[in-house]
Amino acid sequence: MPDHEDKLVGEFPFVPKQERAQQKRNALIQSGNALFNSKGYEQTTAKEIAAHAGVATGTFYRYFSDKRQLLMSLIEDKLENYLPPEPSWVSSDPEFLLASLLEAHYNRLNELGLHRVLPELLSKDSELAEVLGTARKKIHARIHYGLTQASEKGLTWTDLDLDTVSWAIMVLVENGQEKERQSGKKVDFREIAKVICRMVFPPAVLEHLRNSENDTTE
Amino acid sequence: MPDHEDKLVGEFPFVPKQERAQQKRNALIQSGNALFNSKGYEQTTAKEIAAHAGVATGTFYRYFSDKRQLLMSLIEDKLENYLPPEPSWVSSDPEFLLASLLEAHYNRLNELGLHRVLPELLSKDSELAEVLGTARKKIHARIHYGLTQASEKGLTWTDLDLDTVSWAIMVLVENGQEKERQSGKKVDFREIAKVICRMVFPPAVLEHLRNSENDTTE
Amino acid sequence: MPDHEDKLVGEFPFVPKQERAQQKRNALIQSGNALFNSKGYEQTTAKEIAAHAGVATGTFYRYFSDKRQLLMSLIEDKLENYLPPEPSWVSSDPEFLLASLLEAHYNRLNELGLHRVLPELLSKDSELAEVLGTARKKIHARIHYGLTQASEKGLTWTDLDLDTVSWAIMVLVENGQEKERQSGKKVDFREIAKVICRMVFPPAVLEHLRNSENDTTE
Amino acid sequence: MPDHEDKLVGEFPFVPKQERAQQKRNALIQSGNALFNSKGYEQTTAKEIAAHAGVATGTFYRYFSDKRQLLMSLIEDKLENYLPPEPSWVSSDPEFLLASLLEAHYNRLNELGLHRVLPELLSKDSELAEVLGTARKKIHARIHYGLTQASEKGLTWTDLDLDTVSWAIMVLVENGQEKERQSGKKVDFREIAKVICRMVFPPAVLEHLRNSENDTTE
DNA sequence: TATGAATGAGAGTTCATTCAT
DNA sequence: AATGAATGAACTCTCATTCAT
Repeated sequence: MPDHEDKLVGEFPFVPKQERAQQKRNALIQSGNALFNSKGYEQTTAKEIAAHAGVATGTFYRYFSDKRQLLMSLIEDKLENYLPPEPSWVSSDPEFLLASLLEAHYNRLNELGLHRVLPELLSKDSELAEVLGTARKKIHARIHYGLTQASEKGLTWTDLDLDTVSWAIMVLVENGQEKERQSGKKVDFREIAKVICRMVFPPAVLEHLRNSENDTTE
Repeated sequence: MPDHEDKLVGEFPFVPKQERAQQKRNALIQSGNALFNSKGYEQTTAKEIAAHAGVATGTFYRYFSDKRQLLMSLIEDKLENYLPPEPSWVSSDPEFLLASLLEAHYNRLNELGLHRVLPELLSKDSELAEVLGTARKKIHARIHYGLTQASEKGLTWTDLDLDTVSWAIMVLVENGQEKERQSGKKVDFREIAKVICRMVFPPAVLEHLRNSENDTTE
Repeated sequence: MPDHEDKLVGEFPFVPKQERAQQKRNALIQSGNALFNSKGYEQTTAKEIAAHAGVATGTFYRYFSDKRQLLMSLIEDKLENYLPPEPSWVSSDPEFLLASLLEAHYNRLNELGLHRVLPELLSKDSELAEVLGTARKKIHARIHYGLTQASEKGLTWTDLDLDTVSWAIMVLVENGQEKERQSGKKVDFREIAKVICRMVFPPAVLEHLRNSENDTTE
Repeated sequence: MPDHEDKLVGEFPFVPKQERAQQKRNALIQSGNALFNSKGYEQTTAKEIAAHAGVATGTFYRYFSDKRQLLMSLIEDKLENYLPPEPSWVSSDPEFLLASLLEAHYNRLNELGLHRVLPELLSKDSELAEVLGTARKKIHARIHYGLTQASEKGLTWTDLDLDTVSWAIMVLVENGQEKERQSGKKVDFREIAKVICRMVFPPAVLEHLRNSENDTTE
């Protein structure tokens, strides 16, 4: 992360403009993220973001057409974080596996921390809603895919509505934060995982999977 | 609480101050509710609320010190709506019972519709957070109580963490709205109920309960 | 000043309406006076005045067209307080006489206490300015008259500009309050009187007057 | 304080931020001064001040947290104007000397013209009251000092209360404005000076001073 | 007449965005 | 490109005054 400016002969804006620009842009995005998370979107001013990023107010508008656009960029930049890892159900204790997957995903969401920012915006900003909806659909799809795999292997309840279950899993993870904030207690992923496993797998299968614990997981 | 105004003769300007004032106050609360729901809390101005309620801006401030206080009143006024009915698990198909309970509760929440209003506020307004936290704790307690009943009758999984399950149920219901808005699809309470029942009851118990389907529900 | 309405057959609102009205009007004026003095004119609201007087807001406007008019009434009602007593210079120690006159006048002004209310208003309200200007002119005239008497008896400096001296006396008394408020010290009328006497009377005359102290003072 | 912008070559945007900002700030202070004087403090809005200064409303708030703070700045900026010059009594006609000193001081106060602004504020704004009280104390102290000099040289009445006389002088000058505004007549400083001289100097001393009129004045 | 709820213009203030430097 | 001062629309809230009861 050094500045690359300590050249020999010097010269002026040696570092390609692009790069410096990217740096500023990133700084702004980071600052936006930090401030939106800590104070909320409406409560954060463009000036603050600029100041936090160490640039002038006007510079903000060189990189983003407005505050909203910064938020969009923020979301898009970090979108991949929304994607949970794909589980492979076979070959390990599914509860344990799930618990760690959930925790990992939960932590990424937490870091991103847009929960408290988004709900209010979604209703007035349909483009944003769409961007975010897309992200959630991707998550949903990935969970759904994992379940399908399990289902095709005959591991799940036969009458399982994969859609509903995927959604339930997604919702439970997303809301862990809220639980944590409000109750003070840490989220117990082991328990959540247990509960989810019972939604998905019949007891016999669970038993079987747990016993065929052969190799590594992560 | 009848209107007392439908007099035959008389026509005294009856119940004048109190009642009219209540009407205005209610109109404002309703308008606040409607606008907060459709535009979000931050995006709604006191002026708009007043206009929507058909009163002048200043009138708003006769009844509420500010927008925030109206929101608080709104929540307190409707708090009981947050409380789900208490289920009695025995003596009917638990899935069916649960599905209808969930739907009823969901509809009340929906009507209240504060979901999109609250998240942004909770982090900056600790008093509000507390009010709402209390409400949620009550919901949680009621669900928890229903589960305890079932548990004590030996109906549930023996290793069930009632706390986690209560929370999961609460979260799933609360988030139905979001699902509906984003996916367009109606929430399928039957499926959710099925999933929850599997979290709570071992298959054998479920089977048994379903077969002992004799009489009344509530 | 009886109201002439106390008819024989009379009836309920036994106390003649006029009188009740006068009472309210007076109550409002008193309240206005008290509040203007303690909070300033702009900082006092019509509602407060009404509340303080124990009547409804609307009632205020039955008696006064607006807040300003109440102030005018207030001033006119109490205008005579502005008039200082007329001194008779001969026949007593003039310093002592003056000191007591000044103190008496000062106390009346003090009680009226409009100092802090008026200056700001004078510039925007020419009618009020006129009302008050008139009052001050009367005071000035009375002081001037007292001095003329003295002058005609050959007691004063021969080259005395009575106008200037009258004004100076008026100003010094009026500003005593301010001095008191700001310095904390009580105004020493004896000293002021001494100073004024020197403005007005040559030392020889003063000496003479002081010695011819024959009869009563106050 | 020349503008530095009239460069021959160069044309660097010289002294850009500081100076322009100072200009705006000054413009606002001037406008505040002008408007407070002509309309009174309460009657002047921040918006008006900004408009009068030719800037936008928001700009006002860049330089001053609010109207009150502008007033404070105004007072502090001009505080030295409150200080009257120190007289040296000996060696010239004291009446003449005093008249010109009074007039000079009067004119400065007049220019500052806060008289009509302050009284209403002093009672509710103790910080402001203090700022202004300090200023008045300085004036008082300076007059007092001048008198002490004279007193120590044995020029004054021996029983003179310097404190009271200083205050009287201060008050008379400060109130000249009011007199002028209300009576329409110009203040006659010659007469006031005469009156004050009689408060301070015994006739014999006055006579003597007037005759020893030899050389320089101040 | 008396009441006090209702009104709405307008004051004070903020902040997203523009623009001269 | 970068800066940060300037802009002004829009928001919150107050209060003199009106008006239905």
